[in-house]
Amino acid sequence: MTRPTIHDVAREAGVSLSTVDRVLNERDGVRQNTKTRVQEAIDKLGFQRNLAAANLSRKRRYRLAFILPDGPNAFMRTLEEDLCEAASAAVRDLTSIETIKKVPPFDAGALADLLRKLDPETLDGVAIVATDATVVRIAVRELRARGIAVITLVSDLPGSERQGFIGIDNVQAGRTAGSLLGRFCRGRQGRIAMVTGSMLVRDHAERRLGFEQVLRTEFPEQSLIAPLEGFDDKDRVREQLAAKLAEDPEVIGVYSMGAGNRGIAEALAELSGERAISVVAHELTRFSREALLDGTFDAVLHQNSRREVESAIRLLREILDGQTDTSRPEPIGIEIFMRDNLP
Amino acid sequence: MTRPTIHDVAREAGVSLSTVDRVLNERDGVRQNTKTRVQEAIDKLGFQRNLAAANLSRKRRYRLAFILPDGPNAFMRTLEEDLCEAASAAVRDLTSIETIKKVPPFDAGALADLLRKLDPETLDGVAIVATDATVVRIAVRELRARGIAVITLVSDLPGSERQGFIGIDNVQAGRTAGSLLGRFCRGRQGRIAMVTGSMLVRDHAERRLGFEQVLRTEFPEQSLIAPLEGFDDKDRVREQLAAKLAEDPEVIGVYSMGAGNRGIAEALAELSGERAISVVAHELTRFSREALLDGTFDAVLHQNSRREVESAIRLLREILDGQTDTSRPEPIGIEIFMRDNLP
DNA sequence: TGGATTCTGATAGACGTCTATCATTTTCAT
DNA sequence: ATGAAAATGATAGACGTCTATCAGAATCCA
Repeated sequence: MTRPTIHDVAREAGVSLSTVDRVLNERDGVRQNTKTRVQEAIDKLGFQRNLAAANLSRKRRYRLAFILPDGPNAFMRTLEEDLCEAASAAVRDLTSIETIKKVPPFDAGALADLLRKLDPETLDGVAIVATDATVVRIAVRELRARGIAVITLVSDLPGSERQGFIGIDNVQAGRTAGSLLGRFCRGRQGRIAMVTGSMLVRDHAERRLGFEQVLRTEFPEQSLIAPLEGFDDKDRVREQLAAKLAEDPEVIGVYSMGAGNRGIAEALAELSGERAISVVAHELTRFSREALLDGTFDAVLHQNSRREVESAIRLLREILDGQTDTSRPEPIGIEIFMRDNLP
Repeated sequence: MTRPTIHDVAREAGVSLSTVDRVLNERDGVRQNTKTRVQEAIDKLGFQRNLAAANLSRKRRYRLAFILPDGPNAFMRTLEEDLCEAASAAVRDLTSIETIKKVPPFDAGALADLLRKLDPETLDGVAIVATDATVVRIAVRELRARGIAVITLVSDLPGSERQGFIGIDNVQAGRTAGSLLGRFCRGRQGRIAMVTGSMLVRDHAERRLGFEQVLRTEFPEQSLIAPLEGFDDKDRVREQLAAKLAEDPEVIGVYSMGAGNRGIAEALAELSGERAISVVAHELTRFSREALLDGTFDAVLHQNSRREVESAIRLLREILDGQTDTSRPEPIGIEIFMRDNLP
């Protein structure tokens, strides 16, 4: 009933410990024939290497770095906090986590420069919030060549050599927002406003796409207004939305797909009480939470940054352990929050 | 930069390895004075015991058992599958998991009997889907006295000596359902039907409570029909709901708080196309998923059984490791699924 | 002050795996 | 068949902690 060790494998295969070890750790100098025998013994016994013992022996450390954009973006700052917390918990798993946030948002060149400076002597793996550009793809390839594991976080870099992505599907998020807002506005007919950070940002563009898909096909009675670009700045968001609402009395719904939720809430608060506007926004922050509680917002779509951080750490460790294994991690889902299921 | 070991602690405190060990493992025969010195050294160095090494040395195994109700309940069977999967993944963490499902649902006596038979020689910790009764509370106390760790899963046992609970807040779930369905039905006025398994089940009673709270206060224009009891049986659910819908043309919304989603879907499918009924149900299963996809259901509230299983395992291990530590695990949230954020 | 009692130290071996080194055996080309 | 090269075996020590045992020191009580 006791679990098999490399000794058992050696005996079963009729070889020495050294040979088993060479096979397990993919060192060369073992004939194919022998390899196969060892592998068969492993399968037969159901041997699973005791990772704890292995790590202990080889003094393994997991030295990870997370690269986040700098700046006031509330979501990124929350993610940073979660990261910090996860870092202190990770200590007991021999994992050290460094947070690097020297990169201005959306500055592909700066990101690529930073990546080029990472040193495999002091770092085993890195998670980056990617900016979608070719320089970054090349920098990722170089990192991999130097032996550093790379995954993307929140914002993916498709077509690069990153070994994984942790984040949500933004088209899906937009579709979900559409389903919700469409239903919330049913029975009334009018116009729906969208507020984005900037259409240059890939995430927002994807959300808009999904949102429009659903509204056009399932709720054709509503008409869409061209998106307001608030550049994630609460004051600009407030001004633009307030102006739009004043000018157009038929707006019955608002979809806010970027940051600047405070501006949305303020613009709506200025309205007279009898005008009922349904609102769906993104990311649960202090402000959007408040807006849900006082009824200004109806629903908030959220990506759980804490879970993203944990998944990213786990994924990096698994890559570094060389686990090819099947148990795909649970994907990060799009969470819907309303007043009564707030965490 | 290398992390401190018990050797460093011993040197720092000016005592021997043995003494440090005695302090760390709370063996007696150490004067208070010495204990304090060691503790200070630990704090000063920021020593954290290498759990992997410790477990290796003491041949620690985590032998866990999960006790689930027997029977066809789809949610429980999913939970069982998740458990099975988690069990095979847990092997590499020296954790063995046994699933016990010999207990008829809602049979407190049978559950208590089973608990009494658990042997601390072969078991370190147990997670139970509790039935709320005094016999069970007493059995839990006895288990604890025998040195077995106990937590509750999905269904709690407040006031017992269980060391933790993993599950959702059902009043909150009901309130969330109310917020959603109220909004979905806005602009129309009519009646809302509730379908429960049985009002004798605590979970359902709590959900109903939360649901009615929200509808009464926030959507007073809708009136509520007394709940239909379908006993989680799809045929009874279908019949009852179909009858109600035929009899009352003003039903515009349905809240299904128990199992038997297939029956709900079938009853609605029989209706003529022009009658628009909004539906919110519980637990994502094959059937509720289908119903979301074809538009029969608008939203499904869900508790993530996979996450519950993982949290339960983690919690049990932490209890067994004697971690007093602060990092409260992320609570299991109430997830909202609509067609477009299905996993 | 003595002896009993309680603390503390020293040491050795274990847990399962890794790494390194050196010795031995097998294989291969010539 | 010979020597070189490749494959395999044997062994020892390490990783950080635990457990057990015995010896030695400090403390206590009478």
